[in-house]
Amino acid sequence: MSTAEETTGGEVEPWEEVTPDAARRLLVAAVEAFAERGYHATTTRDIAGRAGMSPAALYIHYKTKEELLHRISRIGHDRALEILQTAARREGTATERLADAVSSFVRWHAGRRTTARVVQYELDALGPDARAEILDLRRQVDAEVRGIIQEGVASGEFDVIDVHGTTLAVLSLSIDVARWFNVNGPRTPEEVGALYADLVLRMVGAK
Amino acid sequence: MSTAEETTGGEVEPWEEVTPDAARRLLVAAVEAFAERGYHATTTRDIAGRAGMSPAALYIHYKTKEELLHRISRIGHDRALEILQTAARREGTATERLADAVSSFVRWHAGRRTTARVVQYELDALGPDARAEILDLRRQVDAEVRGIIQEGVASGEFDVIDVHGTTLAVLSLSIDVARWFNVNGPRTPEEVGALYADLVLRMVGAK
DNA sequence: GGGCACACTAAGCGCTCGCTCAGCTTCGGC
DNA sequence: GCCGAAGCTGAGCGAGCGCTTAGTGTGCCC
Repeated sequence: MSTAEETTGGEVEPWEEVTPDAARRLLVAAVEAFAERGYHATTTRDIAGRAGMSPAALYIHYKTKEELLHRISRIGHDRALEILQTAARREGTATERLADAVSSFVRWHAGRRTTARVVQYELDALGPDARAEILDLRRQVDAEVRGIIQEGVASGEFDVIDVHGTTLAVLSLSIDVARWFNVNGPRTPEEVGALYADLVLRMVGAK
Repeated sequence: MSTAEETTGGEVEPWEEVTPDAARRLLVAAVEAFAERGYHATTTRDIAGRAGMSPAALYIHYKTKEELLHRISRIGHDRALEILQTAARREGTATERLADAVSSFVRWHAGRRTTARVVQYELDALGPDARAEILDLRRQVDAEVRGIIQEGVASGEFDVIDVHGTTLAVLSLSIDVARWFNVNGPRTPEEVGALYADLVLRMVGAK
C-alpha cells in the first residue's frame, strides 16, 4: 500500500490519470466548484480562478464547460464501478462480499464526497450522448449489487422477496451518503461504511 | 376523504393555501421547472411562460426568484414534517408507528416527486436566512424519526446499536426516493412505501 | 542564438440572465 | 360614466455568462 493510498483510507488518489498538470488542476478545481455550488451555478471564471489561471486557459484543455463535467463523471463512475466489481469478484460468501461491497462503496462516497456529489447529482446537466454513456455505467453498477444479492438468495444466505427493489434500496442508501456526509461531522468514512454494511445485511435478512 | 385526497393516494392536494390564483399558478410552474432542470438552470422567463404569463408578472407576486424557492421549500418541509408527526403521534407500538411513518413519508416522496425533489435537493440555492429556517425544520424531521426508534429500543421491540446513525440511514433511504423514482416506472408509490417500511423494520431489528 | 511550437493572458463579443418601469386594461364603487 | 386600484404586458437595462481571438512569454531544437 502506497503513501497516497494510506492517506485516503485505502483508496487510490484519483485524477492522476489526467494529464498534463494544468488540465488536472482545472479538473480538480471544477470538481470542488461543482460540488459546492452545482454545475449551473459554477462559472468558468471560478474554475479557472481556483486553478490559478485566466478564464481563457480552460479552453486550451477542454472544449466546453460540459466536457469538464463529462470527464469528471466518467472517471468517477469508472471508479465506483471498479470498487463494486472488486468486492463482487473476491472470494467468500455472498454475505462477506455484500458487506465488503457496501462498506467500500459507502467509504468512497463519504471520503471522496466532493467527487461523489458531482458524479451522483449533476447527471442531468450532461447532454444526451454523455448522459447515455453514464447511464450505461449505472446499469453495470446496479447489476453488480443485484448479482451478489441474487447469489445470496440462491445459496439460502439471504431472505429477500423483491431482489430488484432491495438492490435499488441498497444503492440508494449508499449513494445518498454523498448528499449528507460532513467531513467535519462526528463520523469517519470507515465508521459510516461499517454501520451501513451492517444495516444492509439486516435488510437482506443475512443470518 | 375528499376526491382530491383519493386521487393523490390519501394526501391533500398541496398549494391550495397559496393565493391568489395567479401566484399559485406561478408557484406550481416553478416547482415543475426547478424539479426538471434545477433552480439555477431555470429562468424566470421559463416559469412565467409555463404559467401563461409574461416574465414581468412574476414580480407582482414574488420579490425574487429565490422567494419562490423559499416558499416551495417551506411548504414542502411543513408537509413532510406533518406526515411524520401524524405517524409518530398515533396509537400503536413503535413497530407500527415506524412502519406507518416510513411508508407515508416514502409515499409522499414518490407520489409528489417533483415537489420532493425541489425540497430535498435545492436547499443550497437558498440564502443564509432561509436556509437556516429550513434546516431547523429538518432537525424536527430528524427528531420525529429518532423518537420512534428510541421508543422501540426502550420497549425492547428494536435492536439498534447506533440510534443516531440508524435514524440518519432511515431518513436518507426515504429521501433518496425523490431522486430515482420514475412515475412511468414499474412501481407505484404505495408499493415502494410498503417495501421500504419492511426494509426499515429489518434495519432496526423489529421482531 | 535564431526560430518555432505551445501554454497562456488581456480584452472583449454576443447573448441571456434577473429584474424594472411606464403604460394599458379591467372592474367595483358612487 | 368617471375614477382609482390592482393585475398584467412590452420593452429594455445593467450585469455576468460561455467562449473567442490576437498577441505575449518561454523553453527546446538545431
